[in-house]
Amino acid sequence: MPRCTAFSRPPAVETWAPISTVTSMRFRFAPSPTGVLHIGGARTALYNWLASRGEKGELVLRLEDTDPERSTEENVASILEALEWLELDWDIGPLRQKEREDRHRECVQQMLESDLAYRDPASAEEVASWKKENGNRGYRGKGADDPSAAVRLRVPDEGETVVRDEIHGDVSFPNSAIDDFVIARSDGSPLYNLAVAIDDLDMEITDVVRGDDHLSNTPKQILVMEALGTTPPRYAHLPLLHGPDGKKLSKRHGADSVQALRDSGYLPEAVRNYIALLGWGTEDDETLLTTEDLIARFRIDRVGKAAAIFDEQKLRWMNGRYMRGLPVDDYTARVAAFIDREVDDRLRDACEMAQEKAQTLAEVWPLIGYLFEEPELDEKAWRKVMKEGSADLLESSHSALADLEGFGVPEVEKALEQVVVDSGAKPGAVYQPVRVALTGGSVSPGIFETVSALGQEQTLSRIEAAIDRCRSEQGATG
RNA sequence: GGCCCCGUGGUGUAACGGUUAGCACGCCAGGUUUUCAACCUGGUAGCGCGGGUUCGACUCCCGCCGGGGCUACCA
Repeated sequence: MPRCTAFSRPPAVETWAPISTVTSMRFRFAPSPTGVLHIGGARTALYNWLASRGEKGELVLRLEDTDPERSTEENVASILEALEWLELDWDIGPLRQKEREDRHRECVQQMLESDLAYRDPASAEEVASWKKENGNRGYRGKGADDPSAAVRLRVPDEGETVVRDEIHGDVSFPNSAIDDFVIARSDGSPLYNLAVAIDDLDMEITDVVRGDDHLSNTPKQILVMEALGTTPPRYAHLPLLHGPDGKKLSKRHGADSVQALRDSGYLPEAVRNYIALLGWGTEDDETLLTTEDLIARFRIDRVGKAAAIFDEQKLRWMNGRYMRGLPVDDYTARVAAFIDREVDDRLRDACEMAQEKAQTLAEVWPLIGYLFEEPELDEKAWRKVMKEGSADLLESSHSALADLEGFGVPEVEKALEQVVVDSGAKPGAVYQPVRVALTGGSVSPGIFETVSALGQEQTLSRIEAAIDRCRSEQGATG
């Protein structure tokens, strides 16, 4: 059996570690730049990252860009940006598969010369009809002396190819059902199943961790490796991620890309924690796990087999937990970056006040914006809150607050509580109108904090404006 | 159609040949003499179906049903 002896030579990319230094496990994350990094891809990246850190191994980042039609530089940049935001790094790369085309062509040539592969001009239609006539068996071409024909690998008719999978166990595929698949196009350019096999071999990848959608491709890659006289790495095929409708995650599922998650105000550490739990869980059911915990506890062989549905509600909850656990300065810095504002004491105080309320960075500004600009009135909230006696209660609140010397939370609290006592109204009947008057909406931080933070002057003038509006509305309708 | 994978509450998961099938999100109901998306307490809800194996099956085997992937000179 002829071998592709060139495998023993160090790959021609300087960022690679010398093969002699490979002592432990080497993982790889190999996204195709044919689109942005979506949640499923992010999880695959995370699992590879966790495993490579946990096992004291290495991680290779490789861009599978052998499809010139669909691969773009924009996608490459987007994927890199997504990984950076997720704070996932790698040891080797980013490598580009396209740059290794010579190597791939060289292997094809060798396989051709040793008759492990052959040229076949058959079109897709011809292959289809062949299969139809042959009871759906794997396609076997006759081979032709046509230098411009695509190259197919010779797949044996007998036996089976077994994928040894860390998650699924052994999965076997009858060779007779596998087509003599194309490994190089008519123009000689290498195809995915060939390039992946050669690169995983050359880069001495010990563990291939990727999505379940590749499980059916794996025997083909193993066949390539066997044709080249080498043994395949270990595999682990992750169950796919589905959208809320149970279908494969796609664009229409909303927050599907990493950037969309970022722009929705989620924290990278929360996203990591959340997606780590999609398909994997600990023995003791811990839910909130720091990245250190994840690295220490993640086990690829404990990953489940069933597809999981991405549930944004749980991510929101988890994100809120992380938000509330942040030191105020850190919290403020993240909010500032998110809303594109400078950090200052005012913002810091506002953030501190809002911290226990917001679940995402995007929810912070709506809670504190009234401190920085005239709020926009939420008509619905106004109608819900402003009842018949509201104007009078607002006036009571106004005078109680106007009399105040200090305007700290304790003073405000005491004053407004007195209004409640004196009026005999329910607390909500007193506080909600004030809240709407000040913030425009019915949701804000605690009412005393909300009032105190705005300051006496602004508070009084906004309450006055609200009273005016109440009166005029009553006049108009009554 | 062919090959392959998967199937614990609405969602993510845990455990296990013998448990009242656990945890978390959600949801519902209270509580927080201030809204609420935060917080606290309680509650609701599950082993897809049918056969086996077994003293005993969610757990092992088979069939079915359901979902998914691959089946490109895409990755």
